[in-house]
Amino acid sequence: MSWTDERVETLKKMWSEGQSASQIAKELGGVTRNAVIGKVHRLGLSNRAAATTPEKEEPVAKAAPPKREEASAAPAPKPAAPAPRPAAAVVNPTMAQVVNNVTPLPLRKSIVPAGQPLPPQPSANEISPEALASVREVEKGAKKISLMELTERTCKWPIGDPATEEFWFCGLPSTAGKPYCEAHVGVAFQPMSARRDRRR
DNA sequence: CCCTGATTCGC
DNA sequence: GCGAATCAGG
Repeated sequence: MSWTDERVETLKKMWSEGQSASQIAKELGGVTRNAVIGKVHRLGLSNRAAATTPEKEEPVAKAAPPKREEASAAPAPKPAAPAPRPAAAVVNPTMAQVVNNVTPLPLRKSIVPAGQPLPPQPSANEISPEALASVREVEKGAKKISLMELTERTCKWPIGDPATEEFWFCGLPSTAGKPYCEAHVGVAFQPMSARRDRRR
């Protein structure tokens, strides 16, 4: 494989979108993440624009070596919830399921007429504000991966409405053995007691 | 161990 | 220019 204009285009696009080198390599195919990183450097586009997080701009001209941030950083809410069960089967629970019970319920798929998208997230008012907040935050930085891209170690939390185009999976690194990333594990696995107390 | 990007250096 | 090997780190 060689770096055709088209492939370079894809590389630039994905890199600026904050995609990781390995993801880009996967997308392109025929190259390793090393190749991607190497190319990125050769192209001189090392510093990612940080499109959504211009929090701290360093006006530094030189001196300090630019210290890049690891793209992934789940806030880890830690709602003090010992995972009740690692959930052997990898089933994507709906938010409703999550709210109702920790253990997977029979998946009840509501048939949604495509067209008018429903609110991206069903009512999640019974989840702790902290957890919910961090979830929202994480989802903003979600990798937005497709079903095909799910691996054993990517968060399988569904985001959006499956009946529309607005649907993808979180895709952030999942916690060891669990199907979700830190933040999503936080809302997915809650102790019964915690939920009961919050019930309105 | 999983992952991330950075750098080196033979090709 | 390319990218595997390696390094440094979360």
